[in-house]
Amino acid sequence: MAAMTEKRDNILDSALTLFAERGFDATTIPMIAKDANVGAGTIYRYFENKEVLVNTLFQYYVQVFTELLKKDFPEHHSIREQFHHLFQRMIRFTDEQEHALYFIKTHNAAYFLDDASREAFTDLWTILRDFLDEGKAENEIRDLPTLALIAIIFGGFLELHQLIRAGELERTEALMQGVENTCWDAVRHHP
Amino acid sequence: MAAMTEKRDNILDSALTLFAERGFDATTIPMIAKDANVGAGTIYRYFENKEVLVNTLFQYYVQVFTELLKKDFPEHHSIREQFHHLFQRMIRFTDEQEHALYFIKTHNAAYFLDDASREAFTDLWTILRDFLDEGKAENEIRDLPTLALIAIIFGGFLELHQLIRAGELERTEALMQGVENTCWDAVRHHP
Amino acid sequence: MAAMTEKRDNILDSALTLFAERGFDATTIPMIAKDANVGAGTIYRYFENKEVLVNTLFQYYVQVFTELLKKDFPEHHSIREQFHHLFQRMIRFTDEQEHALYFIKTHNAAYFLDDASREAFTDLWTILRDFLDEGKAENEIRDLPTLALIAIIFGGFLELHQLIRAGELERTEALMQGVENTCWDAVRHHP
Amino acid sequence: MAAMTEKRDNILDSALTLFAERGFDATTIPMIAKDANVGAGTIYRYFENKEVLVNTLFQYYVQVFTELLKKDFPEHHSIREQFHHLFQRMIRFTDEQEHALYFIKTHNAAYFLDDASREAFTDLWTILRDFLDEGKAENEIRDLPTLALIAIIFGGFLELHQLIRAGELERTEALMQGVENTCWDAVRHHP
DNA sequence: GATGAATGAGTTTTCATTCAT
DNA sequence: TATGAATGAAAACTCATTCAT
Repeated sequence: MAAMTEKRDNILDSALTLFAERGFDATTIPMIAKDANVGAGTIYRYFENKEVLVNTLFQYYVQVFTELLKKDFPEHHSIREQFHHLFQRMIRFTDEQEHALYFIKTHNAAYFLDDASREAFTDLWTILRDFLDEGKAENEIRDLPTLALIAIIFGGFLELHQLIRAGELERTEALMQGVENTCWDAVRHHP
Repeated sequence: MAAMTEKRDNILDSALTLFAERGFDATTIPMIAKDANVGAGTIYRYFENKEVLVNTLFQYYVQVFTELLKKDFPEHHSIREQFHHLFQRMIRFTDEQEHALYFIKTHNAAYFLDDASREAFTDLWTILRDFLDEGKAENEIRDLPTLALIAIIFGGFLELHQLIRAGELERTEALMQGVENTCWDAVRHHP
Repeated sequence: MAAMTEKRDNILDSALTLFAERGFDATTIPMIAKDANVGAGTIYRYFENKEVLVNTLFQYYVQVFTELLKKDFPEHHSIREQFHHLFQRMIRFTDEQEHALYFIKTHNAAYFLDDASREAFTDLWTILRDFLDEGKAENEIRDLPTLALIAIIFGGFLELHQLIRAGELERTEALMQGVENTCWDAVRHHP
Repeated sequence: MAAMTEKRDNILDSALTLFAERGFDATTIPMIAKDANVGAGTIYRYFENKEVLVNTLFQYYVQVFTELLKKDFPEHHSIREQFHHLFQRMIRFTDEQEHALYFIKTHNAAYFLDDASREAFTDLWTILRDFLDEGKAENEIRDLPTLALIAIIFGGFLELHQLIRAGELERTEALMQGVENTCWDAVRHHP
C-alpha cells in the first residue's frame, strides 16, 4: 500500500544523510542511488534534477521543524516556559531526524536554494524572532538584536548536536537539561 | 613579502574567500585562478592539487588563530579576564580575516582534511578546553562537558559572525560587548 | 478495423506524425506512447523495438504510395496524361496522409533503414523511372538522367508540400494545377 | 599561425559532415570529437553546448551561401542571365562545400534553431524571392506563388545534389547544364 | 616560471527497453 | 493483454590536471 512512495522516500532519506555528511556538491547521484537501493535513473522519475531534490528536501524538513515548534506552543505561559517548549522541540526534532537539522543548517545559505526554500527558512526564523521580541518587550530577554540572539542559540545548539552525532559527546537527559539552561542563561535578561 | 610569493598569497586569499562563500566542492580551480589573477596552471606550481591547497589553507588559518589566542594570554588573571582575552582575540581574528573563521568552521569535519589539519584543529580546541577545565576547577564555569561549552560559544559566535558578513547585522562595539556578555553568561557558573 | 489492431494503428499514426515533425532520433518512445494514448510498454507488444517500428512505418507508406501510383495507371494514354495521373495521385497521397510523404522523404537515406525498406523505396522509384524512360524513348521527356528528373520533380513537389503543411502557402486547386504544369514543363522535351 | 583556430575549424568541419550525413540528433559529441581529432571536452571550449554548435554552423554556411549569391549579381542583365548567375553560384557552393547545402536544407526547420539562425535563413530566401518577384513583374517568370517557385527550384536541385553526393549520379558539366535548363523551364513564363 | 588550451575521467541527465502487476 | 515504474547504458557536459609554448 505504502509501496508506491517507498522509493521516493528511500531516495529522500539517502539524500538527507549524504547531504548532511558530505554536503550537496560532494554527493553524487549514483551515491544516493546506491544508498537508496534504486537505479540512478529512478531518482529522475521523482525529481527533475539534483537541485530540485535538494530543495524538496530542504523545504520538507524546514516545514516539519517549523510545525513542530508551532504546535502546542504555550502562548499564554511565561517566557521561560515558552523557551522550554521551543528547546524541547528542537531536541525532539534532532532525536527523530538525526540529520535533518544539521542538513538545514549547513545548507541554508547555499547558492542552489530556490525562492521557496529561502521563504520556508525565513518562516522558521520568524517563530524564533517573534518569541524573542515578545520576551524583550516583557523585559525577560536580554536587550541584544534579536537576530544575534537567535544566532547564538541556534548556532550553539547545532554545534553541540554535531558533536553528539559525531559520537564525541553522549546525549543524556542531564546534558540536554544543562544545555537548555546554558542557552537560557545566554539569552535571558540578567537583572 | 617578496614578489616571489605574491602569487601564492593571492591564490590563498582567493581560495579562502571562495571556499568560505561556496564551499570546497563548489569552488573550481579556474574560479580561484580568475579571482587571483593567475593562470590555472600556476596554482599547481604552488600546490600539488586542490586538496593540498585546502589543507594548507586550513592549517594556516587554524595556526594563526591558535597563536593569536595563545599570545599574551593572561595566565594569572581571573577566569573572566581570560575569557575576555579569548573573546576579543576571536573578534580581532574575524575582523582581520573576514572569511577565515567561517571557512574553518564549515570545513573542520570535511572528508578531505588530512591528519595535519585535524591535528591543528585539535590544538585549537585544546586551548579552549584547558581554559574551560581550569574555570570549572575554580568553580567559575558551569558544570557541563567542556566540549559542549566550546560548541555553544564557538557555534553561537560564528553564526553571529555570518549574519554580520551577510550584512544582516551591523558590527558595532556595543553589539560585540553584548555578545561577549551573552556568551559569558552562557558558560559561567550561576550561583 | 477491429479493436484488436486499434492500438497498433494509433501507435503507427502517432509515430508517423512525430517522425515527420521531429525526425526519428528526436522522437522518444514515451512521446509516441503519450500521443497514441497507450503505455510505453504496449509499443513493444507490437514492435520489437524502435527501429522495427520505423521500418514498418516506412515500408507501409512506401507501399501504399507505390500502389496508389500503380493503380489505374493509364498504360496506353499519352505521356502527358500518364504524368497527370502520377501527379494527381501524389497530391492525393499527401492530402490523405499529411505526413507520410514528408516522412518518406526525410528518412529514405537514414542509417537505420533495413533491406526491406530500401527495397520498397527502390520499387517506388522504379515506377517513376520506367515512366520517364518510356517518355524519353518517345522523345516526350527531356534527355537528362532519369534519376535527375525524378529528383527534381519529387524534391520540388515535397518542398512545396512542406510549405503548405507549415501554413506558409494555401493549398488551392489553382496552385496544384500550376505546380503540375511547372513540373511538367521541367521534365518535358522542349522542341 | 592559423593554428589557433585550427581545432575550432576541425570541429566545425566534422560536425558539418556528420550532421549532414546522420542528422543532428543522431550525431554524438564523441563522434564529432573523434572525427575532429580532439578531446570531447575541447568542443565545449569553443561552443557552449551542442545546440550552439549547430546554430553556429547553420548561420555560418547560410551566410556564406547568401553572400555568394549576392556577390557580382548581374543587376541590370536579363532575368535569364540572373537566373544563370544564381544557379551557377548554387552549383559552386555545393562543389566547394560538399555537405553545407544539404545540411542547411535538412536542418532549416529543426526544433533547435535559434532566432539568429531563422533570420539568416529568411535572408537567404529573400534573395530568391526578390529575383522571382522581379521576374514575374517583367512577365519572364511563371505566375505562381513565389514561395512555390523557390521550393521547386531549391527542393529539386537539392534532391539532385544528394544523388550526386550519394554517388548515384555523376556530376558532369553536361548534367549541370541540363539541370539548369530544366529548372529554368520550370519557372519561366511559357507564352 | 607562468600560462591557458587541451584533455579524459567523472558527473549529471536521458531514454530505449524490461518486467512485475 | 496492457501498463508504466524501474533500470542502466549511453548521452551531454564539467572540471581537475597536464603540458607545450
